[in-house]
Parts: sequence; structure tokens; C-alpha cells
Amino acid sequence: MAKAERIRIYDVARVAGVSVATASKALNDTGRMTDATRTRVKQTALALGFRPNAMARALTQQRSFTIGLLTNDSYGRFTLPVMAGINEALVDQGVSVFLCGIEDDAALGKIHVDAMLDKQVDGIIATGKRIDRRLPVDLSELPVPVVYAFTEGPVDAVTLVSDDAQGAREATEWLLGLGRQRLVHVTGPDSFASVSARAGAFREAAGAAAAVLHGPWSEAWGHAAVAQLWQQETPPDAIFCGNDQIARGVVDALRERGVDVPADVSVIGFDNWEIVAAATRPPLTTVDMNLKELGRVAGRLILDLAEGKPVEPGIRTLPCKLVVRQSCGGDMLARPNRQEELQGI
Amino acid sequence: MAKAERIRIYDVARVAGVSVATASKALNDTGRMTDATRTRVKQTALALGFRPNAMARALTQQRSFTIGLLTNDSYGRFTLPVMAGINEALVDQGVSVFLCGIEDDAALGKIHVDAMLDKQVDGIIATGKRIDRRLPVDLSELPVPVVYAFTEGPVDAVTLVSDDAQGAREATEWLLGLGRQRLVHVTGPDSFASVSARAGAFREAAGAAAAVLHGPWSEAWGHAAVAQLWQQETPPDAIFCGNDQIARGVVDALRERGVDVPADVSVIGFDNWEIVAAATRPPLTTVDMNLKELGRVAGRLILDLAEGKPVEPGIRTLPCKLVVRQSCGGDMLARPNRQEELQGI
DNA sequence: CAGCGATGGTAAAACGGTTTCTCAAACATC
DNA sequence: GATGTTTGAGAAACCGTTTTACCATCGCTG
Repeated sequence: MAKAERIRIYDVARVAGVSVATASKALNDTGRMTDATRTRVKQTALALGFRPNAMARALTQQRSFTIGLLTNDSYGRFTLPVMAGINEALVDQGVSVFLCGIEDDAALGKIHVDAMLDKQVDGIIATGKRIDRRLPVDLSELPVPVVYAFTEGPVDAVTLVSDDAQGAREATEWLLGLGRQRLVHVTGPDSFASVSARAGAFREAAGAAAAVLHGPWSEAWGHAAVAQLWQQETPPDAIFCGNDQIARGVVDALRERGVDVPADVSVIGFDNWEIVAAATRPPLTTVDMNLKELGRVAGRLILDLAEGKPVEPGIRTLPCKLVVRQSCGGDMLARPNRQEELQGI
Repeated sequence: MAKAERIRIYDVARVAGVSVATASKALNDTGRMTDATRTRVKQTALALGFRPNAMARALTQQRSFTIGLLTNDSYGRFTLPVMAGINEALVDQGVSVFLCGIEDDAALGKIHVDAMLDKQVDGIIATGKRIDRRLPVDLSELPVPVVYAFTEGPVDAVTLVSDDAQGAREATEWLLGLGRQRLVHVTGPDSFASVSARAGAFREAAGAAAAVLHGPWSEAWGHAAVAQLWQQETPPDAIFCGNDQIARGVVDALRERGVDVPADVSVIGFDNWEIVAAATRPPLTTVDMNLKELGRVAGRLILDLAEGKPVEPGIRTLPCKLVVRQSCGGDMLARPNRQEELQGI
């Protein structure tokens, strides 16, 4: 903890033999001066190891280069990829991110939002664990821009979601393309908007008769669903699951029954939660919601908003991507961009 | 986005009929004035919804009420609980946390640390995914205090770790207490310090002859270990695993073999990574490293340091706690504080 | 050579608070 | 009633930048 006296712009100016004003302009590439002066100032700043005090700068510029990320997703399963994307988009702009987990506690939410505003964040990104629920805080009358990513916001807000329907369609078509005929969709509670969206797309692609089974978002439900399905005379030859945990349960249950995945049955998951998808035997083919990209876009949007650039309000939908592993079988070479997908693992 | 003009202390002063200086002192409970004046100022501030600009305040006070959290744990498995604890400790002090994931990228680490310093953080907490590895950045000569939590730091630093040996001992003794006789420890690579610490404690408690098997930190290794162990004439009746993923693999492999958990074999995991531990069938009894508490302590320490209070350098070790679920069997009632443990799930 | 527009630079005023210093009035002391 | 001593409050300096306004100097033109 060497309490090295921090260098101020005043020091740079003195050493370079100019006024503070000139130093500031030199370093920010603004104002007019000879090239000689500008480079001289820059060099001394570099030599002295000068780093401007972001607080002082924020005070005049009305820009703190700081944003807040609000989430109620305590496992970080959705938030962390989003956060990674945000950081990726903002780090070279020198923007830092306050992360606040607020669970579903409105009071805690208010405290954190107030703290963020006090600290003059340039914007707030709201995110969560569910696309059709709101955070327990009202962000609609804030003095800073807000972007909703993977969580519901007011109708006129800037919102980012992943394309559940398209993801489900791709998964279903992939199964059909493998020659599977009896498709079933085992998914979460139908109170979730994502569930209906995915189920709808599944039915459209697989035929209206194709069964959709609802249950909790758990491995246990995957087991139960298999038990139920294998009571029927002709069990399915392909199961598209609403998330990776259900898919894992399904795969495990099938193995216990002696049903071969992927030889007898193809299974596809949803989320590409690597820790589950990769540990399943065989590793899960699954739909990736591209949350990192979603985070990147959110970061860029909040930046644009902070800079006053015009941003069209409304819902932006980002495509999902099928990540092919080994739970479906079939001819992987048929897939044109297979290399890339395998790398995405 | 109602761009409501933010109220400044100037406005409060004017409305309350005092000078800015008096207003400031009134609100901060400093200086001398009649109680009447003080409360009048406070009331007007409240009525106007005044919130001080944290940047401006930081500039004079040399305190930003902001800290940085640096991590290379991209899954957030260890970082999120730590972060939750930190937040819990700091939120009522009005401190916000910059979260920066730096992977193992030294350049990225430097960028983020510099950004934090520019933003005048009051301190930095370093954390990671491994207790015996350092982050790829040197934090030893920083102008702000640093606390290392669940990651290695310089010898004279303030460091927080969980008590691997004690956790392993408790797990082992629990198995012995259930009457198990042939204990085996299936764990991670012995290049990990935690692995040796736990293995050492295991051997001490279970007898020097008790076997310790090393492998990767994966479910697959759990399966492999069981295959290996059940080749022997007398397989173990209790398996203590180095993490929950291995334990999950072990439990699954045993079920596939028709070995009953917990009737025939007791299994204990490590980490209490709920998403794995609770989904295992039966749910895993496992050692919780109390990372949230670790975060709380880290938060308090960094605050003390920031306020200049004396903090003894050195390694602080926090106890682990056994979380009892159903993978061990035995008389759960025997455990005195069982209720509490079950709630901890 | 007076007049004028660039050019290169500086002094000073923000930004929004806190803190130190100063001072008049009220009060106590002798 | 003259002389300290509190007490309450305000003026001004400060924190470290950016930005505005201003001012020399210079080269050019007519």
C-alpha cells in the first residue's frame, strides 16, 4: 500500500511549463495549440504517470463513465453472461459497472437505485431471471436512461429479449431434419411467456398434434416426464426440453431405462448452461440464447442513450443459436457452420 | 425518463433561508447551530427530495463510497456468494461495488484496476476460483487498501480463506459417527492446496490407511472413481468427495450399479453448490464454505481499512459448515442444530 | 503602417459539495 | 459598564478537472 502521492493535472502543467487549461486541452485533444506543445504535455503526463481523477472529471462533464446493472437473478445464471457482454462492450470506453443484486426485495431495490443515482451513473441496465417479470422497482421516471435486458419493462422502454420462438423452431427443425417423427416438448410452467412462445413455435414446426408437457423447471420433472411418456404405446423418438435441467433429467431417465441417447431418442435442451449441458452424458445439444451478445447490445444502447444519441424505443429481439453436441446424433457434417458451433461449446 | 432537474444543496439552502455552508453542516450533523435551524434544513431537504451528489462529495472527502471487486471466476460460482456477502455488509454504509471479471487476462486486469483507481475506489477486494492461485495482476503497490478473499495474496496482505481442513474433518467425523468404516476420499488434482488440506484432515480423522483418489473436478471423474473402487473386493461404505460435481458423478454411478445411497453407501460433497447438490438424487449432504460470510467479513475489513482503522495483516480462516441432506442416511435427529442446517438448504 | 483575422496560450469560472476561517451578537464575569 | 467568552451563522477556499472568455502576438492585406 505505497501511498504514492497521486499526480494531478496541475503537476503535469507545471512540469511541462504550461497552464492547467492548456494541459487539459492537450490531453483531451481539444483546443488549439502547436503540435509541439501538445506532444510535450502528453509526454510529461505519460512520464509522470498522470491519470485524471474520474470524479473531478465527471463533475464538469456530467458524465461519470459508470453504469448500474440491476438484477434479481441470484445464481447469476442469466446475469453473468449478460454482464460479461456489457463489460466487453464498455471496457474500452472506460465505463465501469456497478452490479447490484436485489433479489425480489423492493426496498433493497430502491436503496440500490438511489445509491446509483447519487453516484451519477450514466444509465441503468435492468436484467433478471425471467423475461416476463418486472424487477420490484419502478425505473420509469429516472433522470437517467434505462435499458431492459432479459426482463420486462414498460411498453415504451428500450427492451432486449432473445427470440424464444426462433430458437424453438430451429431446435424442432433440427430434430425433424434428423428424420425424427414423434416429437415431444417437455417444458416449464405455462405461466412463463417464454414457455408459450417456445411451445407455439414447436407446434407450428412439429405439427399441431405434437405433445407439449408442462411441469417445473427441474431435473426431477425430466425424469417424471419420461416415466409418463414411456407408459404410452409409442414413445417419442425426439424430446425438445424447455431448459437444460429438464433435458438432463430426461437423458438420465432414458439411460436408466436402457433407452439409448442419441441412437433411439434425440434430446435437445435450452439455455446452453454449460455446467449442466456439458456434464450430461452424452453432452447436450441445446439452444443458446446469446445472452452475451444481448449484454453487448445493451451496453452499446445504454451508451448511445447516455450520449444523447437517438435510440428507437421498443422490443429488440436477438436470435438464439443451436449449439450442437452429442445428444441428437445424426449427420453433424450436414450442418454448414458446424465448426463454429462446436467451438461455441 | 423525466429529466427532473436535480436538487442541489444550493436549492435547499435558499429555501431554508440559510447559507450553503450552514446547510451542509446541518445535513451532516457537523458544525454548530440551533436545533431549530438544523431541523428546518433537514426538513426542507427531505421535502425537496435532495440527494447529495456523491461525486462532488467524494472530491472533497477523499472517500468515494465505492469499492472494486476483482475476480477471475467467470461462472460466478464462488464469486456470487462472496459478492452477496460484501453487498450485505456494505449496502447500509452506502457503498457500491464495481464488479470486474478479468478471466486470466493480465492486460484486462490492469485496465480494470486502473479504471477503478481512476474512479477513486476506497478499496479493492480480490477474489477468484481458487484459493492457492493469484490473480494475474499485482495489487501490492496500490494507493488503496486490498483484501484477498478466496484467492491468494502476498504474505503480508489481509487474506480470507475458508477452513478446508476443518470442513473435511467435520465431514469425515460425520461419516464415522454414522458408523461407516471404510471411508474413501475422491477429490481433485493434488496440485490444489485445498485438496491437500482436505485430504490431510481426512486421513487424520479416518486413519492413515484410508484411500485418497485424485482426478479432475468433474462428474466424469466421480463415475470413473466408482468404477475403480468397485473393482476391489471390499468397496467403501462411505465416500467423501472433493466437490459436489464429483459427488454427483459418484452418486449417479452408484445408482447405475444398483448400490443404494444412502443405505449401502454414504456420500458427502463439498461446496454446497446448490444447483448441483439439491438436484442430485438423493440430495447431497455437503460442506458449505460459508462464502457469503467470507464476503461479509471482507466487506467489513475493506471498510475498516478505508477508514484508516488498524487491521492486522495475515490469513483469517473461516469455518465451513456441514449441510445435511439425504445422501448419508443415519439418524438426522442426532444432530443438535439440525433444523438450522436443513433451513440452510 | 493601420487594421484585421488567425493562432497559441492563459486566467478564471464553473461543477456541487465540504471545511476552515472569520465575525457579529449574545452572554457571562468582574 | 468594560471586558472576555461562547454561540450561531456566513464568506471564502478547496477538491481536480473542464470550459469559456479573453488577450497577446503574428502575419497579411490594402
